[in-house]
Amino acid sequence: MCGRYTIKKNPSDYLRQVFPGIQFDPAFKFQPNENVCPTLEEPVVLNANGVPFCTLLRWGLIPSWSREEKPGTGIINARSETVAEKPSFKASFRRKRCLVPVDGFYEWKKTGVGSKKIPYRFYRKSDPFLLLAGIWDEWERPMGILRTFAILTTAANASIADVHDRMPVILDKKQVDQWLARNEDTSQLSNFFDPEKLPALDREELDKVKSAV
DNA sequence: CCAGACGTTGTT
DNA sequence: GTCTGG
DNA sequence: CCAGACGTTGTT
DNA sequence: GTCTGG
Repeated sequence: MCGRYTIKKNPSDYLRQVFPGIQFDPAFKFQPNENVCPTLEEPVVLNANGVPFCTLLRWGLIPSWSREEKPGTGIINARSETVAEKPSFKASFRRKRCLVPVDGFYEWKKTGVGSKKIPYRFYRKSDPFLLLAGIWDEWERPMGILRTFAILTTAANASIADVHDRMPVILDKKQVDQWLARNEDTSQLSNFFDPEKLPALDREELDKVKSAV
């Protein structure tokens, strides 16, 4: 799965290469973080009137129809296998897809010794960032609109399966335009979710994940 | 038809 | 063990 | 997702 | 909003 990640480097230049014409939210401020956790506001790229748009959204999806009170942390992951059908995700999957730039994500391997878990950081040496597939939504509060996102997951591929059985969906640069397209015909998108077509990842084993900034 | 739930993970 | 906050 | 807290009474 | 159970 994907419940923690890193964004140590500013993704702006990378995003400008991948998305010529990308616009940045004037409110966008990059905060490096080696331990991004749910509820933080983090950079995503979404489609704003046909233009790739980088802005900050809160991690933990709160669907637009959520009732008042206690949406809590929201939903941090959505299974790619069922995202097109689940009532909670269907509308966002059709109309509000996004990309989450990260430079690593964490998975914890259970050791069987007590409840000890060893953290691993996965990343790709050949590319400074990974672009994760996400969906977002907006929830109208009394005090303004809260925009949130969730990261899609799929089965682990061979490069991480010994650590954990799920991983985030990582999109190739050739796929990201189609992912962001304002196209409600999502029938082709499930081709992006095949774990064995996702990149092989490099890893580092850690003693501890540095606490959130 | 309306009312009520709507998720993932991991763990049991 | 289980919940909450980040 | 993990890390950290988790409670009451009475007395100072 | 949209699906499921009754």
